[in-house]
Amino acid sequence: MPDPQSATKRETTDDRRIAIAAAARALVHEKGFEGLRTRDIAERVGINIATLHYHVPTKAELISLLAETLQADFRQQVVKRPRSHLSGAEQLEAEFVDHYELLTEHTELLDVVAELSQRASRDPALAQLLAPLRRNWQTAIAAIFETGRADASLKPDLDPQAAALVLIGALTSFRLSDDPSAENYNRMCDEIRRAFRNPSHVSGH
Amino acid sequence: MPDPQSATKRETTDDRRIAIAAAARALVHEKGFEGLRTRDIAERVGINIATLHYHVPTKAELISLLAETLQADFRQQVVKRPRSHLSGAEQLEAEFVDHYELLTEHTELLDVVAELSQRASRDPALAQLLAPLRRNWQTAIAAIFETGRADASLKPDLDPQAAALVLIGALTSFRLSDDPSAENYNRMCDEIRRAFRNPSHVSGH
Amino acid sequence: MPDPQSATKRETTDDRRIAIAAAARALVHEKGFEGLRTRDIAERVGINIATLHYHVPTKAELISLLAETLQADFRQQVVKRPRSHLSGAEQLEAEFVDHYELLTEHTELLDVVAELSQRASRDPALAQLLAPLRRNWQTAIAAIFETGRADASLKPDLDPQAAALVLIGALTSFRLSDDPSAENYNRMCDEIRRAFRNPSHVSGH
Amino acid sequence: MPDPQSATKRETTDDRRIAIAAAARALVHEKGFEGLRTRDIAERVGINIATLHYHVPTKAELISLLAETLQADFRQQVVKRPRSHLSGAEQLEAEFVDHYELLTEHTELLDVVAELSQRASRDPALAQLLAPLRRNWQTAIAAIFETGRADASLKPDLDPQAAALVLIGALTSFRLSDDPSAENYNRMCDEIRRAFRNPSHVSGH
DNA sequence: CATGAATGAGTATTCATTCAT
DNA sequence: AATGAATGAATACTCATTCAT
Repeated sequence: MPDPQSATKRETTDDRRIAIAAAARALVHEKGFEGLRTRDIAERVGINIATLHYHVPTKAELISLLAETLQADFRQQVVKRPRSHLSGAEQLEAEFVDHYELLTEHTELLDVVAELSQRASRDPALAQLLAPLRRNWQTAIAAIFETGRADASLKPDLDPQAAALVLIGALTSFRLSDDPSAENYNRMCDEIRRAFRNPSHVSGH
Repeated sequence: MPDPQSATKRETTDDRRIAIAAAARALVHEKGFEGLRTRDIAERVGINIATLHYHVPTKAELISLLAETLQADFRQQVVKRPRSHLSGAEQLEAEFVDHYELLTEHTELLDVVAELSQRASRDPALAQLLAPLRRNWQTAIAAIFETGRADASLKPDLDPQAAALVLIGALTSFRLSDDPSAENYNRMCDEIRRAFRNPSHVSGH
Repeated sequence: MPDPQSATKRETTDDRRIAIAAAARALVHEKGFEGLRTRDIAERVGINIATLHYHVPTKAELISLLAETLQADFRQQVVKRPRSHLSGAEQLEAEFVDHYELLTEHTELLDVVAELSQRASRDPALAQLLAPLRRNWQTAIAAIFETGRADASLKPDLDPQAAALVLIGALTSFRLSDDPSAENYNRMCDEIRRAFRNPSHVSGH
Repeated sequence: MPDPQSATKRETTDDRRIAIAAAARALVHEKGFEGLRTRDIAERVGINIATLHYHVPTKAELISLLAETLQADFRQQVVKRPRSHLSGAEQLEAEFVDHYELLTEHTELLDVVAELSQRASRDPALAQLLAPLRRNWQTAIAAIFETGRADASLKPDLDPQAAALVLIGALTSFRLSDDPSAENYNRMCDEIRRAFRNPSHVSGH
């Protein structure tokens, strides 16, 4: 059994890589992609720069690592609760709640995704790493609309893919809006409800 | 009244600043904010770096200049056609067309705005420069929804400010979507029409 | 008498050192002295860098080891055939052949010797290690000229030490010449023959 | 007229490049190619590293510059005195004297050429830069032998190209020999005289 | 013997900015 | 206004060497 004192030193590579990715993410959030410095990451992890490069050889690989851990964290966030038993409208509500949580408690995550997405338009490798993330979300949201259309809780004439584009656009852009207050978030959600809910549907509640 | 001599000179200086801003914008589009180098800007304008610094003393000021010219260009784009005589639904259509033009013919503009917006969350000075740009757009779109509600071409129960958030979100996020094709743009616009148009309204056309 | 257990181990260690020296030599040949990296050596031998340092503690010692194995290989090359029964002229011929073999089949050896010799002028320790190598060769060649003078197969008025300097210079510099082709090598050997052979001597063949 | 005080600062690029090349040459001589550091060069020239890179952007270009200035210095050394009126044997004597001067008073030059030549075998670009240097010397020496053969001051049966190879080899290798004393140099020259002079020629002196 | 992890000192190169002319 | 030259501070990355296991 390793004593906890020495745990600071001689970490396993996997642990180190996780710590490095976390530090990198925090720094991107704080200073943006342009302000990301390997030295700062090393300092935050508490290791020498050479040690950083031992675990993650190049900055490009660091960015890939960052994108990968982001993926993992998002999956963890999104798939945590099974919702197949809920109606489309109910799942839409859950989405509002989940995204609000992301917005308020995981600002870093959203911010870094935005940062990487922006960069992805100029970096094909990054684009490829980020693609599944967006695609998964888009697919999941489209599935909600599909379900809602089938169970009549949402409007029968909606186009799931298109509706997903609108919803995701509204949700992701909200944080950059003029006044991203809780009140405005709720007003926006109301508007989305009016836009997609089936007016002739009677809720079971 | 300034003498014509100095007026010419002043204009030359302004021209330089405009050229510098344009070059900076093009470079931000090409290489991102992180890849923006004063030397590259000077080279593109065809002047010495020292000369660049004569006209725009610091990089921070350069970014401000960039944001300002952006503002000007957007205004030019948005306010060019008076639309007060159109119905809300028609103005919404015009917005779809205008944004598609921006999307396909002024990619640079949208991209640089996105880049600056992202950075604005960490740079209050930039945020302040960028704020009117978003606010103007938000206000203009909200006005459209207001008009549509009044003339019954759009749904009577919509919240103009919230609807504007949704629309702007959908439009600005579209370029980062999985497949930003014209077809998908049209499907998204259709969905937005279904979401906001007044179903009981009979178009005058 | 050492017990066979430790003898095996000792041999293994020596084997490692030999393998390390060989890898180092190959790398000096490929990338020059300036490109010699301990990590590359370790990789080529198939061991960890820490293991390399266990066997050869410092880079300086590695270079010494390299110089020593070079010595051994040269001896093997030069002393392999006894030639005491040959005339001086015949031994000179044998030298031409031997050096050509070195030139074509042991390029690495010659190249690394050159590399080390160059460095020796700045590193007295290395100079001392390399000195016997040159001296041995110089002595051996001088002996040939001495023999040739005695048996009248070579010119009677030559100065063995000086002639050895000329011969060794010509042979070692040839590889850096403009066109080190076989034809030029033969032309050079012809010239050396004309320079040192005794014109009034009648060959026994 | 610029005051000598300020002459330290704001040098013209050409002057700086010359100073940089000279410093680089001295450092290669002192520490070898492997020990050549841009920072050391800058320090010796008395400029900032960034300034060094302003004048000579990369280390590769620095090496090219080094090779070029070497060329220039050699030309200056070799072609300084016209010798067309001398006999081949006399020109050979002049060569002995010239090379001895190089050997004793321009050690740096010879050493750096050796260093670069060694490196040239792995760096084609450098090889190409160095080629004319060797070729010019080879051609000049061959011409001497040609002249000597024609004026009967040297042996009639010598092959100028081959003899040049031998001579150049002997001269260049001498500095690496066991005991590069003046006495040994003279003995070597004597041997070369015996090898190439025409024994039946009666000197005009 | 062997190795994964760690590091101090360094290595070429870059960048915004300044200054003398 | 314009520019060639200069620079402090940095920036990603490297290398021989050490150490705990």
